[in-house]
Amino acid sequence: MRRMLDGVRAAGLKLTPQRLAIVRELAEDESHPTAQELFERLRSDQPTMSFATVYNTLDALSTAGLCAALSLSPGSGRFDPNMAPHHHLVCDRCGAVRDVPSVPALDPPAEDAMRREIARVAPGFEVRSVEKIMRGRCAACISPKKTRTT
Amino acid sequence: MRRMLDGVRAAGLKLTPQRLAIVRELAEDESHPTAQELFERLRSDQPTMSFATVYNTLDALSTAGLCAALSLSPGSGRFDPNMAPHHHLVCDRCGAVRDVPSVPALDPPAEDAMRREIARVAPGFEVRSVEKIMRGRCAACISPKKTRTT
DNA sequence: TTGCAGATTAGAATCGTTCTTAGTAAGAAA
DNA sequence: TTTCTTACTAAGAACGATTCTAATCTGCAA
Repeated sequence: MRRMLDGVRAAGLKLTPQRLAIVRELAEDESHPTAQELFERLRSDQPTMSFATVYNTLDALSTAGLCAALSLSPGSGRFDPNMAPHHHLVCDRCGAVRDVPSVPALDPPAEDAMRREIARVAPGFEVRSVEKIMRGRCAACISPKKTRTT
Repeated sequence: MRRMLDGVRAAGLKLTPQRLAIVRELAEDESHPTAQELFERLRSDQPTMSFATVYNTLDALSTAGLCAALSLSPGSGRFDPNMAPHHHLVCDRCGAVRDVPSVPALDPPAEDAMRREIARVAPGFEVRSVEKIMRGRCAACISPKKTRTT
């Protein structure tokens, strides 16, 4: 909350009542709300708040590095025929996706620590699949002179 | 391709020309196509193919475990105020999301191996963030008797 | 060969997100 | 404190992706 408001100022963004309300709603929320959910919750206090404002503000916050925008919904977007264990390299600029074969990642003590963490924050959760997404910039987007698009 | 077709039969799904075309298009494709992209590519060969069929088939394939449906698009869906390094636990049934503080995961040799893999499959790629999503079932969805919904 | 459960088609409907435009107000400067 | 500039907001239309619907068709088991 404090951190986020300070960040809003630091990013040169105006601190409007709408933004204050959105920050207040989001900052301590651990449920990973959607824009829709935030909008519904805010509507009682801010009956004139518009949808676009919620999206604009969330976009501004995540651009400023004050919150993260996640796409966690299963079963949407892209399809991958590779069923061998692997991770994904996603270029934030051009959207290209590459598979990376997974290497045995966790040493046994670290694996135990992770299991304990999971048991602590979500007792009884049964993990069925693990997906790792590494975002960044692909070579073509870092130095566009040498390469063509696509 | 072969694996996927065998899988279609094994799952008790009918092998229609449309499905054959979709499998043919997807099976060797490493570009993680969207349903739209597949549809456009297929349209020349199968001018009567409908969108719904592409979606239905991809859904059937991923339900049968023959391909994976990924949501890799950045900046959509859910928002997370937690900017400390952490992973996500997503329940496939109720959609609940929980943060898991990340433990130091990779031992140095494994980390090196991962770096080498990345350099091999995507030379020059600059990783800026890593996101780990563990999907499965939360305790409430495994034994619904003891808990209420939400 | 036939029967039928399951698949397909076309297009309407729905959902989440973004855009547009006119009006508003935060906050810097005087 | 007042003014001014510029960024922000409201409202709803537009958009793109996905799902639904209802009618028709077909793969394949018997």
